[in-house]
Amino acid sequence: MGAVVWGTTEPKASDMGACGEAPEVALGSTGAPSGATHGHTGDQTRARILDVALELIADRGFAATSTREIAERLGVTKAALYYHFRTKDDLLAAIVGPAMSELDALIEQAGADASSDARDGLVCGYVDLVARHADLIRVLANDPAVKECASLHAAIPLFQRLVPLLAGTDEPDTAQRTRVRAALSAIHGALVRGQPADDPGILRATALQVARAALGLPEPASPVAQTRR
Amino acid sequence: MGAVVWGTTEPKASDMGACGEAPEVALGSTGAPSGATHGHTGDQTRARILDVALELIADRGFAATSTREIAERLGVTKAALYYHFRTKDDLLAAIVGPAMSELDALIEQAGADASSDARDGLVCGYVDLVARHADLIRVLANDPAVKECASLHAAIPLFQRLVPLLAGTDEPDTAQRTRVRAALSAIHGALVRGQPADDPGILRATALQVARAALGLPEPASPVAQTRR
DNA sequence: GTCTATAGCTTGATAGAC
DNA sequence: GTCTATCAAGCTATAGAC
Repeated sequence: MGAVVWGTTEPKASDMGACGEAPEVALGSTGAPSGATHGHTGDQTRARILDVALELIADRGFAATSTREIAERLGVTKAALYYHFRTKDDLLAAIVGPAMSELDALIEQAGADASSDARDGLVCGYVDLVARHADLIRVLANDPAVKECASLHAAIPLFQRLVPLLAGTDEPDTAQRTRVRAALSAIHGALVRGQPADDPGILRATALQVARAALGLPEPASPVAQTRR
Repeated sequence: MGAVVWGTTEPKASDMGACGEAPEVALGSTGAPSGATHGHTGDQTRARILDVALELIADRGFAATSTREIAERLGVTKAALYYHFRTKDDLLAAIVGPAMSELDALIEQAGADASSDARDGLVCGYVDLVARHADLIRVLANDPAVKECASLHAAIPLFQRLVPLLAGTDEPDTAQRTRVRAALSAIHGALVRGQPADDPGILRATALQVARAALGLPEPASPVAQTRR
């Protein structure tokens, strides 16, 4: 399995199809079929939608967040949303896409190397990923409405692939699988910022520490400062 | 602050297979609402509703579970539901009530004792509580729709009271609070059964082990068998 | 690209017969 | 205690003007 496309998401989008397999419909007879006349306004709007939608969904949950609410907060109409995304599910898929691509790459990179160092690298990478996408990962991992979303059923196997890699064995037993689940949950829980101005560095360091302990990975004796104890 | 009444909850009926946990604590009054003519048929129905509703809500989330769905699964009509519960929020409060009472009692019992033994006792108690109410706690802790539910805003302070008690200090700093959040999340994550027939004992032991490690509590050198490692 | 307007459906909740 | 029938309000999604 090579590179997987999660939605059409990438940092600098050059085309605007919300859905990967959607036929490209010529929207305006005067311009190029692939985009806006000036080439960037549409993408900016799209990015704003993703931004606001994530904020709301992370706060209220996917099912409890209506498209009306999202549009209202943006100062546009629902119809504008539906120009950029075919369905509400597609919107969620686009929000989640970039982080899923990263996770995919992380797992791919870890390969099947079960050495302690490789496992530690995977844990570090995962902590880093979750730290940068805290809201998003919390939605993915906790919101039950997500697993009902058809555009996202590909995300669940990804998390499952994480289990044997972190356990360090191809067929982990109950205790090993449980330890992995506990470690992942601990990472998620640690990185949901409690107080508004908690130092993110401390959050990350603590998450890593607890996850390593859960997985039985030794603390590396590194020159960098440890956060006490 | 003494015993708190959480909703109009009473212990649910003794049979039933769907949830499979034995609720045992008698919390308060005879649960008969204003007009039960025979005194027990209504309670049975009520218990069935709570049971089925929890199952559905745990699976789909609160916001995504409609009263129609609950009623349909029960073979009754929505109106029957609304005879037993004034609103959908009240239904959730009744579902969650017993476990909240238990948590309340657990915290009360732990008092302000910051000794290592007291903290360990609290962790053990919490693991036990979550193990017996896994579905429920997951909804409470993870479903964003819950914190929007007016009947339940009293539950959030409860979890917050847990933090200083587990941290072992009245004013925990960022790292200490983070460790507590990680430990609680780890417990929740460990106790959500992955495979249908995972040994619950292993799940509980692993949850306890990881939580202790996260909180810096020593493993007690007890005669009871440890689960490997 | 964004709008207005609206179709078509589901929701939570109520009234009143039995 | 449970039903049928019904409500207003909200929802996702679409059509078509500008």
